[in-house]
Amino acid sequence: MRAGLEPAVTGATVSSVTVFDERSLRRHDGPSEDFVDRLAGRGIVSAERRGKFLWLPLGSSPVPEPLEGAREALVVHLGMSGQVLLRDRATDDRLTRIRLDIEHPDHGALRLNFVDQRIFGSMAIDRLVQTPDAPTDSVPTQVAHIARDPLDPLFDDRLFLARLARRNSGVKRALLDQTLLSGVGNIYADEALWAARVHYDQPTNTLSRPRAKLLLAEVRLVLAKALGEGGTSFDAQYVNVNGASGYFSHSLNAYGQQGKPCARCGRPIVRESFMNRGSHFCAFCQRVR
DNA sequence: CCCCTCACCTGATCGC
DNA sequence: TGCGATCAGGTGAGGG
Repeated sequence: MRAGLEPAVTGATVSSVTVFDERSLRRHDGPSEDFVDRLAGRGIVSAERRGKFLWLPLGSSPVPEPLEGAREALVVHLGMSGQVLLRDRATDDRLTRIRLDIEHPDHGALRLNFVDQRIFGSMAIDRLVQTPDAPTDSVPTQVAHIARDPLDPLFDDRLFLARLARRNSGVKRALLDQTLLSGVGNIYADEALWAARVHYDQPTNTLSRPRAKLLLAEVRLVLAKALGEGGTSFDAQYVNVNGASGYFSHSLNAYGQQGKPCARCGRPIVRESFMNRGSHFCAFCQRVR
């Protein structure tokens, strides 16, 4: 999404903003009028991401005197069912909760439709702040507690492994903890655990260092492959900014594969409920040890 | 401080 | 065709 938006929004100006459902502003501190006022007329500087958060740093404001050095950004989180669709000005999408019409110097009049069925996602205007692990760049305040993702050149392997070893919980719970590492959700957690042959409920403090390192390496491989294939699309809901599906669902070895033979040993993949969600794994290859 | 449960929501789909 | 049950890829507040 970030890569798809970047060329279309960088250098563009927000012409108008329409909020169709205020619940999609759950992360915005203020009413929808405030959101609209602070966004309309602003320039978009770039498209940034950390973990599952995307934000578009905003340029000069038409609204009364922007505070000295207090830069802001439009923050986007897709939640479980969000989409950002890049359209022309004539195109509407069903379930659009927020609409941004923008003007780009090269690409002309464009439209960003924020579509979200379950409304777990949201948009917000947030202040950009420096954080300890972002010495040079800044992040929105609501992203400050989110760790870097393992593909980030500044991801700290040693810190991650140390924190993992200190934890007292199941390893999948740790993988899903965005303050430990970001970007891993239910699908990629199951895939990385399968690849590393680790059971989802293996206590983190019993993972040997080599296995922890192997798991981190597998997380990286899964994320890199999924990114390369445009993400994981099971249906029309999971699409990029142009409405196209990703292909990683064809590469899944565990997630959603219950009943099918394990690609390694041929025994059936099973599904168990864990943390109010499905965990998919090979009961033979992935045992608590 | 760490860990865990639960609330937050809608719409698509499936079985009857 | 209609209806109810079920399911879904995340996050963070708050209790223990």
